Amino acid sequence: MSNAPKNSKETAAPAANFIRNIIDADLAAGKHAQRRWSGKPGLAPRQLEGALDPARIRTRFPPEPNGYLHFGHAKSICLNFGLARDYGGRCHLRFDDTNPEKEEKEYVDSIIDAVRWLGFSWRDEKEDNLYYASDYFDSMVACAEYLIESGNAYVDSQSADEMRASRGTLTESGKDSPYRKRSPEENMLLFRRMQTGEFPDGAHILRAKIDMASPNINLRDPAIYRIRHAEHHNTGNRWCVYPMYTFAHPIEDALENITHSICTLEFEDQRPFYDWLLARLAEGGLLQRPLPQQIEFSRLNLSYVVLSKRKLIQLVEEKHVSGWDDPRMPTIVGARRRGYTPEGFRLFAERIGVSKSDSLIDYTLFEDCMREVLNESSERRVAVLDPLKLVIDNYPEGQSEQCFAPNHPLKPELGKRAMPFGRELWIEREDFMETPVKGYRRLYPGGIVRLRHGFVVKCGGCDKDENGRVVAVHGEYLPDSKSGTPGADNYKVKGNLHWVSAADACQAEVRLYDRLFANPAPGSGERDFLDDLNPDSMRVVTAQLEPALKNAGAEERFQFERHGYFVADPVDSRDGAPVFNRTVTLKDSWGSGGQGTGDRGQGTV
RNA sequence: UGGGGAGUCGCCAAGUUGGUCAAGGCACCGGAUUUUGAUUCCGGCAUUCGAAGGUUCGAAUCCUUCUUCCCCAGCCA
Repeated sequence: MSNAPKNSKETAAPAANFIRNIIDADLAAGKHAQRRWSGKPGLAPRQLEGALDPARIRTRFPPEPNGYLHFGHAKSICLNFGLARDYGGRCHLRFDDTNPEKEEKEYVDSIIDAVRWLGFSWRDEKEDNLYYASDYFDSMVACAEYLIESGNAYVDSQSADEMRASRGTLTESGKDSPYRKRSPEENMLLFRRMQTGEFPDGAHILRAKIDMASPNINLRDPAIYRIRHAEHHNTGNRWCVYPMYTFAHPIEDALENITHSICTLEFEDQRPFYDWLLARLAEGGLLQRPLPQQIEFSRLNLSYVVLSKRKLIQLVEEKHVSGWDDPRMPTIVGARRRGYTPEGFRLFAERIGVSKSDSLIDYTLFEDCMREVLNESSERRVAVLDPLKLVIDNYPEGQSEQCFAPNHPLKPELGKRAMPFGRELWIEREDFMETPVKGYRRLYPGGIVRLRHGFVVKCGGCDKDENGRVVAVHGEYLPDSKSGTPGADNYKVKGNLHWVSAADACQAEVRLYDRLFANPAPGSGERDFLDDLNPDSMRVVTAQLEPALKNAGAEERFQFERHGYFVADPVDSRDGAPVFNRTVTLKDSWGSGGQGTGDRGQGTV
C-alpha cells in the first residue's frame, strides 16, 4: 500500500470528485481486475507471465527532474498518492527524464526528499515503485520500431523550421512531408542509423503517421523520437535518440500498469494521441489491455503566489529571494523552511478538491490549513517581538520567582514549564497606549491587565525620551493575583499580555514573513509580475524570548502566544542561538480588523 | 477564426439516468465559553445554478441560441 498517512482532519469518507467517480465506476465494472503484474514494469509478454495485479488501481506522480517541486506539485502528489491509499492501490514515483539536456541528479534527490517529506511512500513490503522513464528506452525503441513496421511512423528529414512551416495553423491544415511516403524498410534503416549515432542532432526525426489535416494539431504527425547527442543523468552516453513526452508518457504508464494517469488540463488535447498510440501498441501485442486512461484536472492557482517555473527561476536568479528554499518561495523546500507542515498540505489538498474548472484559491485557505494543524500540534512559548520595558515598581529589586505556563492549553498532559518573573520585564510595545483608543484592552495609565501566567498589574505611567517616545512603562503588581494560586481568579481583567523577564530573556533574530506579492494576481494585466513584489515580505526583528526557547532545535515549531506560529530556521540557527521564522500569524479580529493599532494583522508584527 | 475544455454563494466544491438537492468546507456576520482580541461551541449565510429562449406537471440537470474564461501551431514536459 502507499503508506500515505491521513490527517486527523481527514474524514473516513473523502469528498466526491469526478476522478473518484471514474475510479468507482471502473472498480464496479471490474475494468482492471484481470491485469497481470510481473512485479515490475514491462511489455505485455513479460507482464502476462505474472499473477493478477494485487493493486486495485495504480496511479503515478511523474515529475521531470528539471527543477524544484512547488505547491502545485504538492496538490498532484496528495491526489495521486491519496487515491492509491484510499482505493487499495499503489502510486509510483516516476522520473519523466526523457530530455537529457534539462535534467539533473540534484533534482532527482530533491524530489525524492519532497515527496517523502509530504508523508508519502512509493515502497511497501512487496514493491518499490520508484522508476525512471529512461530505464524504459529499450522498450520505447521496440514500440517505435513496431510503429514503423506497421506503417504508423516514418522518418522525416525536414528541418525543424520546415516542419513548423508545413504543420499549418490553428485554422489551416498542414501539408504532408515529402518524406511521408518512405517505405517501412527505409524508415527502419534510417531509424536504426539514427540510433547508432550516424547523424547529427536534427538531421532526422521519427514521426507518427496520422493526419496532417487533423483539426487537433497534436495529431498532425507528431514528433516521437529525436536525435540528441547528450549525456543523460541516468543512462549516460548509451543513447543518442530520445523519445518525446507525447510518445514516452503513454508507454511509461502502460509498462507500469498504471490504471489512471492523472495530469493537468493542458494535456487534454494530447489524449487522442495517447489513446491512438496505446491502441496501436496493444494491437501489436506489445501492451496488455485494458490500457491506462488519461484523466485531466485543473492545476493549482493560488492568490498572491506565482507557480510558473519560469517566474520562480527568475525570482531566484535575480535574487529577489535568497534561493529556492527561501521561506517565501512556494516550493516544497521553501515551505519546509517556512515551517509549513506536511499535514497542512494534505489538509489543503483535501479542502480545495479536484475539478476541471480554472480556479484561484485564496491564499488564506492555505494559511488556515496550516493554522489548523499547527494549533493542534505546537507547544506554546512566549516571545516579545517589539520589546518595551515594563518596570514593576513594587517588586523588590534583585528578587525573582517562577511562574508556570502550560505547554499546550488543550493538552494538559504536555505539562508546564517555568518562566522567571522579576522586577523588569519585556512586553510588546503595542500592548501599551498612553491614550487608549476605544476598545483597547491592554495597558494604559490607570488600566489593569493580567500578565499571562503571572500577576495582575496596574499601570502607573510611562517614561519618555526627549523625542516623546515611550522608553519604559511602570506598573504595580498585585501579590495575591499569581496565576495558579488560590484567589488569583478574584481579579477580572479584560487584557492578558505576554511578557518575558528581562534578566532571563534570550535575545534572538526573528524573521517576520509575509506574502511575497502584494497583488492577488501577480503580473495580471499589463504589469510585470516583479512590480507586484511585496516590499515588506520579510522583516527582521530582534526579539526577547523566554529562556525555554534558547535551545530550540532545527525545524522545531512553536506557537508564540498571541503572535502566531514560528519555526527554528534549520539553516541559520546555532546551538543556543536559534533564529526563528514566522510561519503564519494567529487570526486577529482586533489588529487586522481595521481597529486598534492595526499593528498585528497580516504583514506586520 | 479550427480543435479541445470550463462557467453552481466572496473562494473552493457536491449535485448532471430531470421530481423537497441547491450538500459540504473556507471566509463572513451574530451569540456563548476563554488567563492567547487565538482555540472551542451554538446560530445565520444561493427561491438560485453564465444569459436568453424552449420541452415538461416538474430542469442546475434535456434541446436551441448567445456569452465569458482557459488550453493547443517545441525536434519541452
